[in-house]
Amino acid sequence: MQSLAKTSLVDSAAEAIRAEIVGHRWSVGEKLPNEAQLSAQLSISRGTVREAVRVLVSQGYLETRQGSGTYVLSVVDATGPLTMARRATLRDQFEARLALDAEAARLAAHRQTPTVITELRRLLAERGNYDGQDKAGFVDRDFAFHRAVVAASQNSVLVNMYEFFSGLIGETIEATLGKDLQEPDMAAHAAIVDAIETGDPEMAEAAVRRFMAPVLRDLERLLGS
Amino acid sequence: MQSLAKTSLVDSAAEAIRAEIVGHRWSVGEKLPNEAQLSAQLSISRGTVREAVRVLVSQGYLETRQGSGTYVLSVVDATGPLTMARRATLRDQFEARLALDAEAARLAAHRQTPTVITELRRLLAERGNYDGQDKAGFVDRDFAFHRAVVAASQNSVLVNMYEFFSGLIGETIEATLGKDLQEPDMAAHAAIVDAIETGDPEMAEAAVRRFMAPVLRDLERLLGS
DNA sequence: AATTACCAAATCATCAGATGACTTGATCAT
DNA sequence: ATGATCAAGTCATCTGATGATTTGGTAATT
Repeated sequence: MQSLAKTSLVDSAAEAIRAEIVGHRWSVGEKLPNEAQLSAQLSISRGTVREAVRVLVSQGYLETRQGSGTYVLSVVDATGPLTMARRATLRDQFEARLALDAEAARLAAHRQTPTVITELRRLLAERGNYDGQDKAGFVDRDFAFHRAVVAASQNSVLVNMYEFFSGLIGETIEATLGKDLQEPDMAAHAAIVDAIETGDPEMAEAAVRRFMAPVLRDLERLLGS
Repeated sequence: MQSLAKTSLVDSAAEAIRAEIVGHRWSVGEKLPNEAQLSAQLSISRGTVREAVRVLVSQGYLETRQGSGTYVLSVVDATGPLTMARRATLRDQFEARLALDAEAARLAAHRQTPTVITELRRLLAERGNYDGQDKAGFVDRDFAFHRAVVAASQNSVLVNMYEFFSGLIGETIEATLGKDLQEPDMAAHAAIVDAIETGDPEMAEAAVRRFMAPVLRDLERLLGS
């Protein structure tokens, strides 16, 4: 049976306002009616209006300025892509993360400095190889290295999205596979740093793709395709 | 001068609770203290607690069940990365979109079919070249083509994120540059389709990067770097 | 003993009213 | 003109109360 989601007043109100925003009732930078007016127009209390507005603020649609009013900040939908990503297949999530990883490696090569290379080598040494115990600690150190590679791109968007997908993939694997994927060894990791150090974007990207290829094959096998 | 962000009580409270969640004070599925208790613990009113919780719900961290309580749903932030992307530089946004575009082209080549190629050629013909009038219509047709290229990857995550970044970049350009970037001509567009048709991921990616190179140069020039 | 119907406590959802803090534009004196 | 002052408008927060829903226990029934 389909359990129909009786949305709360707050959700309805947020959706109503969101629809007006993307429908260009108010253009970017324009001011919305004040809370009392919205409350009257939507026939809900001011507290409920505030919760709805707060949601839209957290999603990047609106901005509130105390003493001034509430303004439209953007009409681009940011909820769709991510709620979609949550429900996407593990394969799609992996491919998306690989896209970020590959581009980050290119940029990292382009913008590499000796300092960064040294730091990457330090993190890699600290990571070590899995010694059969303290799994959580090893995973953390491994992730720290990969995140540092992406951070070397000096692109905050890539970094944030990479972290998001890494977390998402971790949750999805836990929920669907219930076990881990194989992890490339130290040499494969070092190859990425070496490629970045050359300063050649093509080589850096190629190194990342070589790195990920066996993981992807492993994934395909586990998913039975 | 650095304008220090005096965070509101709601933001502080949301951040405090968020920190506890990612710090695993409560595990996934576990129940949080009720609103009255949170209100007391944080020394803020219940209404403020509700707004903070509402934000975390909209970000995918929490779930509220009326009559039951508030529960941890996930420790992965679902909107942080993209709201962060909103405030990022145009350059970073472009690089992120390029990452998606390049990976999508690779996958499109890998999964290409005659039907898809035909459709892409049709959309490209329909797009035509800019005739000096009906700017909005041309932009729409151009976007339809690019979106179709990404859609050919058959990866819903890439498609949704690509659409998000395209919209975001459009807004950012309008807000910062106030004008348009040059648009590659028909031949450059056709080269992408041809490359995808060969079925070679390397060629497809290369075609996209060749396509974007002049746009990126144009962007660097306009940003004065 | 198992099942069902009912009830009461717990909790979130919503409302209403009030006060404080901040912004903004107008006013006024210089 | 310029700067200080002030008042209105608006969001931020608090307090108190009521409604709606879930949940677990209790008792009646089978």
